[in-house]
Amino acid sequence: MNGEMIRAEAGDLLDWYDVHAREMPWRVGPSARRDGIRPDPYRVWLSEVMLQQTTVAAVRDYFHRFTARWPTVADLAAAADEDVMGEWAGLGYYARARNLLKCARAVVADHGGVFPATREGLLSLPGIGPYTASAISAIAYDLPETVVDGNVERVMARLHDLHVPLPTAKPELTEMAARLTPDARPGDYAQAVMDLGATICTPKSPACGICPWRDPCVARSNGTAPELPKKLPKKPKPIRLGIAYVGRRADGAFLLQRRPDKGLLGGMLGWPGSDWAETVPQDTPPVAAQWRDAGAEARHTFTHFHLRLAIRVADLPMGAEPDTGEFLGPDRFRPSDLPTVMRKAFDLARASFKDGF
DNA sequence: CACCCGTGGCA
DNA sequence: TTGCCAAGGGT
Repeated sequence: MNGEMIRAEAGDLLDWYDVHAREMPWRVGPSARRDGIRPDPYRVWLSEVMLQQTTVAAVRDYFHRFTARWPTVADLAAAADEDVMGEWAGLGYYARARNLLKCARAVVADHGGVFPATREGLLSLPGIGPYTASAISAIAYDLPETVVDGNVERVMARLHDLHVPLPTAKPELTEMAARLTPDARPGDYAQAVMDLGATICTPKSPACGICPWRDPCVARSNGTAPELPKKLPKKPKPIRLGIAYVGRRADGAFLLQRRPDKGLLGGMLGWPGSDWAETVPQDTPPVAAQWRDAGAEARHTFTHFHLRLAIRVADLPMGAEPDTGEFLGPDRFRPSDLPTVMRKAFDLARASFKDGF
């Protein structure tokens, strides 16, 4: 046990938050909250799922588009799968979008269209894990639950100068965070720790001089803050190779393929193509045609490998009968429906056509 | 429990 | 250019 008592107090952080809270589309700030305004649980849930491993800057536009198109959880539950996947395209981690729909439909079917107001109830829903269940509990329902995300882990590791590497240190950091969580204003507090981690207690060059917890912070006094939290080394990413076939029919329709729900880019639209492996891919087009190389490869890095994707393009006749995929006209396909790697392939293919497309 | 699962920004 | 990082969850 770390016998040292941390003197950090939630009140000091809340005082800081009252002045420095960031404004966000899904957030009810401390002032409005004091006036009794509570955030819509649907919007809290949607924002928290979008924010999983994703930056605020990347989420903003997606959140606006989703809430404009589907203002309530019932609207979202009634949406077509392909519409939700297309709207999520580019945000990454597509299992989140699949679980988002499952969750919305479960809330409507099993909970009368209202998100459960307990951590346990929330935890039972698809796509809601320990962090998100606590976040919705605290932010939407003002329950005194402890949120532990990357920000909180970093802040706690520094406050206590804990050098045990993640993920080993996770349970201890969770316990530290729980001890600090106040009974009053748990929603504001949860967001305050995350704002602190995002703006002051940043991964590199933290601004310790203006931190509301600079006095009790052990890592600050020891000069170790910038190197915490420690993390286990990561495995190198191998390079995989593949081929994608961008076929355009005479009427302007493209030959596309819906990917299976499980695995990489599950449920998303993509171009027919080879497997992606560390060996040279087999060149097997989805339909016989005059395929030509686009002259440039799409380079893309996924979570655990680098991909170099060769692009083949072809003009296809109206009578073409491909082995795989389906033709989608402009009415059923927008380039923005594609995950980023597929959009890169599309852009390269387009550039390779003299007449553009 | 180890592994799988995206993307864009930034030093 | 490369590596690191961001409000994690599912299996």
